[in-house]
Amino acid sequence: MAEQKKTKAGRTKTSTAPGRVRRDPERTRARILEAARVEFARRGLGGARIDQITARAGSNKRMIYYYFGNKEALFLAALESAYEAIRMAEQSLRLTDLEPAEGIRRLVRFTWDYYLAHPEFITLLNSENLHRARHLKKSKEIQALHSPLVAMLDGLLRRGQRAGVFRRGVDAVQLYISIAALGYFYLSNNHTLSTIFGRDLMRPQALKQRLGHMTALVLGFLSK
Amino acid sequence: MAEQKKTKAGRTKTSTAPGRVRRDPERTRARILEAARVEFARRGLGGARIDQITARAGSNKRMIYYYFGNKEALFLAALESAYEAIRMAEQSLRLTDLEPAEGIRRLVRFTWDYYLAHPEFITLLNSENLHRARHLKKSKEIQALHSPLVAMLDGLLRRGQRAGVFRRGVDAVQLYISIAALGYFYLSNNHTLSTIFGRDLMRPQALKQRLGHMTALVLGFLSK
DNA sequence: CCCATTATTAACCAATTGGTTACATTAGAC
DNA sequence: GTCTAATGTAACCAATTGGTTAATAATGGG
Repeated sequence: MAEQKKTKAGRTKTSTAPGRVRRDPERTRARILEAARVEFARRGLGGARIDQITARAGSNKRMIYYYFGNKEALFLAALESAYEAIRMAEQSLRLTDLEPAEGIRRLVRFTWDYYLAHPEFITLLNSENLHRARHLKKSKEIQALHSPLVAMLDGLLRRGQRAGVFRRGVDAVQLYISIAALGYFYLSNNHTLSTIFGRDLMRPQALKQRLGHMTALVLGFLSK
Repeated sequence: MAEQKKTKAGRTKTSTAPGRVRRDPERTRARILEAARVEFARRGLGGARIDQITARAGSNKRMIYYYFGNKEALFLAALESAYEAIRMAEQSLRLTDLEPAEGIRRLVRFTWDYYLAHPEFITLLNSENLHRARHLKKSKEIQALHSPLVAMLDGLLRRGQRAGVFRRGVDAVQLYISIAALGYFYLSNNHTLSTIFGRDLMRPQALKQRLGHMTALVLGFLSK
């Protein structure tokens, strides 16, 4: 990946002559990143266009190469920022004070709600998996991408087992993947599934039923 | 979509002068379709290249437009052929003679095995969902794309309920989506998940554990 | 055997694309 | 106030791309 030039830390803004853009490297970079996230999520890495990103960011194409190096580095930055967003949201989840079954409900609900509110995260992830995670593998912040949900889930499972309300021998990572799978697949594939089943999987009633089913499935499995 | 020219039905092959390609429209079309399926699965619709498909098919670019019209029509044809393949495989599944729990195991196993053996189906579907199924919506054979597994599953659920070994009130479509989700998501996202968890989700042992977990989850939910 | 149609080959085209170059302006350090 | 570095603008470029045109050879019906 091309070396990225860095801005001076903590630069303050000052006046700018009329009719000229005030310089704001952090804002320029953030706008490019946001525009990139939208475009890559909408059209995938192969279909996304640098000029489209530029237009949406209200910037100049040169700035993309100045801040990010190339298209694929931009894609990785967009992906990392999407991961940071979900990890930040996960940090706010509090499950330790809940009884185990309620904690599971809350975790299933949180995961579902997040994917519902962030369809761009789903398509970005699909894009990255199409490319066999070759960008993510180069990321310098993989450690930061770990989900705190696995540890939370592990805690819930242990407390449930001790209380005698959950079955034993459940692997938290496996269950975490399953909880993600149930919501992710439904939303990710909703277009083809809706077309084939001839009904809109995104109708409010259908979404409500889906959440109920997912919760019942997971809790039904866990409960002794 | 551009109107597609059609070959005459049932044309027989005859001799061809040396140094010249014998005509074989069905074989040409089939090779292009297979090459398209590989290329679209590997690089997505936006990243796939017509010249790459041509080279892989051992044909001529003109032939792609002759048989399919344009790139997106070719993509739809590739997608339909992938659907036909899985539907054909599903037809061979026989569950009516099995007791309900064994039938569920068989169905979970079949779905998982199919996705394992056909990763191209997963990435093709992801591609089509990225484009909001706009190609599939134009397909003239959507009815044929319906899965027989839903009806099979419904039959299993009913027999299990009557025998008193399955819980009541389970929607076959919801459960079918969940069974697909558990395997599909794991395989579709295995690249990013492996990178983040720092372990290979595709190791034989991991795959075996995954199948065991999925079966336990579904049966654990169904069993009274 | 002739001829019209079909299937195929080879070359071509305009538009698009990711990325680069050259330059101008802003901004802060000294 | 000067000078250098950083940020930003505008124009440009070679390569690639999906799709088209023109022509040729194969094929089967009459």
